[in-house]
Amino acid sequence: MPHRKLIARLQAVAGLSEQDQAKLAGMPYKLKTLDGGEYLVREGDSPTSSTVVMSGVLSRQRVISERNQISSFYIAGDMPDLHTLHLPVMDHELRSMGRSTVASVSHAYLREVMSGSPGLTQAFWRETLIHAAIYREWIENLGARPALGRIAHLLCELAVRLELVGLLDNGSFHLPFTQQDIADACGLSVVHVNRTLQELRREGLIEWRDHTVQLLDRARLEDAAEFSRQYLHALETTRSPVRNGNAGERGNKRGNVI
Amino acid sequence: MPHRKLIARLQAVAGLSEQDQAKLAGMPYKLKTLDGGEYLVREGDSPTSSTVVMSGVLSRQRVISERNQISSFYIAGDMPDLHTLHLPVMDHELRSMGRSTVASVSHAYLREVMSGSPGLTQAFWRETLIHAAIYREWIENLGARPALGRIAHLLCELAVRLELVGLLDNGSFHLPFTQQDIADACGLSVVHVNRTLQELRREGLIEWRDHTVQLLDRARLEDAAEFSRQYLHALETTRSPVRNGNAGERGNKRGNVI
DNA sequence: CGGGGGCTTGAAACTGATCAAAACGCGTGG
DNA sequence: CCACGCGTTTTGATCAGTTTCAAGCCCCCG
Repeated sequence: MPHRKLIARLQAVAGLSEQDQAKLAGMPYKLKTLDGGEYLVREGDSPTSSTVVMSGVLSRQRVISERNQISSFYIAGDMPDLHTLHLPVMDHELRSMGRSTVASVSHAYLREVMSGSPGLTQAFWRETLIHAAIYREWIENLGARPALGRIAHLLCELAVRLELVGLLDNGSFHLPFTQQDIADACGLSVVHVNRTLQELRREGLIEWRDHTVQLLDRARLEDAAEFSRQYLHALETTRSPVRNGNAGERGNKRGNVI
Repeated sequence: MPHRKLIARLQAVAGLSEQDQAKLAGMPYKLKTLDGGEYLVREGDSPTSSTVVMSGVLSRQRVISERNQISSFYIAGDMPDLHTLHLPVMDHELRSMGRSTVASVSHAYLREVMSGSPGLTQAFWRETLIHAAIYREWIENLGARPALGRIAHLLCELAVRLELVGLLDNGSFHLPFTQQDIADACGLSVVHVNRTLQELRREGLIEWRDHTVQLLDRARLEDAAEFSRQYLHALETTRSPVRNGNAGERGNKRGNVI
């Protein structure tokens, strides 16, 4: 079931007819495994296929003013370079955070399934619109929020997106990031990210150990982030009604917690 | 010729058949004039039509952490709420910067012209992809560039976009912004914007008087901004080969220069 | 002529950056 | 099994860019 997550994602986001689901399920693809840090696409490439993330996380990034700015993360079910279908040249790099697997699907085939189905075209278009909404949210994040809010917002967003594809486990999720990655995404220095994470832990909002994030008090974290999930435009909310992943207090064990 | 700029823009961005151009030209619309500061759409609205900017500038904005963050500007030919076609609820406000005029076109009609023409669907989709590319660029701008680079980049972007619809006049263009607007767009304080603009002037990069910006040395400005027009994905470049709008030195007259 | 919005300036305060170094964890090879 | 090395996290100290506060000015508009 290679495209299961993609179908689930488009389903959650736009609704799909059974026919369309079948078309997607039947798309020919090539699997690829990426190691941590490996590049899938480099700036300037003109790919002839688009890729679907199957597992793991990819980042879109580019160096600006000798800083490595990450402008987006892509998780299972996302298509980080869907737009190369219409805008052929990549102006960023796609890098794998930790190990990940992706499927590549040729533009030709994508065009074919879409030409036969307005519903699919709309679904893909809608998908790009949602990612545009995410970009806008990042603009607001970087432009207006202080460090703690920025990081909190990023975590809230990732939690919801992972939840939508079934990768949130009772408020905790796997996140193969280093603190440097957070810094690159949030426009902060590593040092400051480190201290801000400590504050998030001290406040009892999160725990973060062995590349696993635990949201201890999701409601308070979302408050700190001024987060509203609305911009992610999920059709149906699969979020469990209980907001606290694990409210059990554990004090602040120290150690390398990321 | 109400949709002239829109057609020009889509033409520049995706190419259009004569048929498609005719369809666009025939779209029924309602004209509206907006005064400076007036809101076209408020957060939470669910419009049943999309709007085309005819003249002036609109901003998309929202308050975050009691800051008013602008996430995008829209100029003649742009459709700031095209996405309400697929994502019905607006999560931002659209505000007119200075006086502007817009045409609103019903979703129903847009759907109709698109259903009959894959080319038009692609053109509109491509348009949303370009705006997504602009959002990404803003993320990088806010996340990675220092104040001077941020403002310079914003000016470079606006110059190219205005140029594409014929509103750049020998390196100068009309910009109905206050310094507060720049601050809101760039995630800076007004005070700092003021000082940074002074520096841009001192460096002989721009002049800014009476709501008119003059790029004195476009090449150096683009360097300072690390600007590359590629992300705007214009099919044909209409940029004149001469890079300096007006290199005439005038010293630094002071006064209210914005 | 008065008021207000926008621009400008100065001084002080702060958030976050930079520099530097130490500690930790982990994989590798001896 | 230990030693080494490297990447990552942590901590401390200093520095810089930017914000905030406060006030003054200019110009337009009523």
